[in-house]
Amino acid sequence: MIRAVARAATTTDAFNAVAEPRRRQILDLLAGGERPVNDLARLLGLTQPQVSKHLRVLRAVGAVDVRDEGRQRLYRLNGHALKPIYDWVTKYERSWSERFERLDVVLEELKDEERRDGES
Amino acid sequence: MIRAVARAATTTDAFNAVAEPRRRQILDLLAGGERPVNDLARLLGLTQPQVSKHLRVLRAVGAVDVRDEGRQRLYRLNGHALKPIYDWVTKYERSWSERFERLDVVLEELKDEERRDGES
DNA sequence: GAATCATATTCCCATATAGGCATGTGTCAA
DNA sequence: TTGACACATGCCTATATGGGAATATGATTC
Repeated sequence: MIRAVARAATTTDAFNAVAEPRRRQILDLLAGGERPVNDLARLLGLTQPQVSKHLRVLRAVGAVDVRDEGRQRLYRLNGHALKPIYDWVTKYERSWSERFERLDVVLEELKDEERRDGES
Repeated sequence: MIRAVARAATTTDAFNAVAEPRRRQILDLLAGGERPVNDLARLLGLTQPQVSKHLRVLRAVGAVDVRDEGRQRLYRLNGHALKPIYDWVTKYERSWSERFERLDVVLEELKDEERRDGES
């Protein structure tokens, strides 16, 4: 029985998983190809358990896949898990895109004209 | 003096702020124009304090601006705060974009050819 | 000034971390 | 079999929630 839902678990979805900067860094590294855990730990200056825990979260939301290679476990990026984030944030692209900003200027001018027409 | 850093505060950056679904919904509503708090509460089926708290977080990361209008406080979207998310996630677009997927197929074929050449 | 409306803040609680550290598990080599 | 190596997991602690409820603040109207 769930009693209280403080903050959603990091494993709830991609949004919560990548809120942690270290996990974004891990994904950025894996974008260059699959890597074993110790590689990631060394490159990021983290302890091995830290990396393993972060990878567990990333696995839970499907952002990485694993493959056994001898004693090593090679982690590989699975970018599909990030698509919901892309889809959501893309709606706001007009807020900073120059292309859209110019359109906004035009719309503002039209609005001003309407306002003047209404006053007359 | 900071003793332990469990999970980063929701007000740390946009990534942490929008990890909460309710806050994304609020931004989605504000994308349609500025709105008072009670409006948002009614549309989302939340209590007024809940909405005020979420808005406080969104304000902290610069995702919304406020304007006083009599007794009401009109909140307005500021999409610029979401640009870091867009910039980060866009790097992974090739993971699901058909356009890039076709490119991947070509690259795979080239890799296979190299492999066969190496064996001969 | 009093009552009312709109919003913000505070208090309390249960929860899920992230870090540090120790330890368990599985694989390879001698 | 025994080490040694690579990785995963468990335990402990302090922290920052998010929800609910009550209350404080601020502006408007009577």
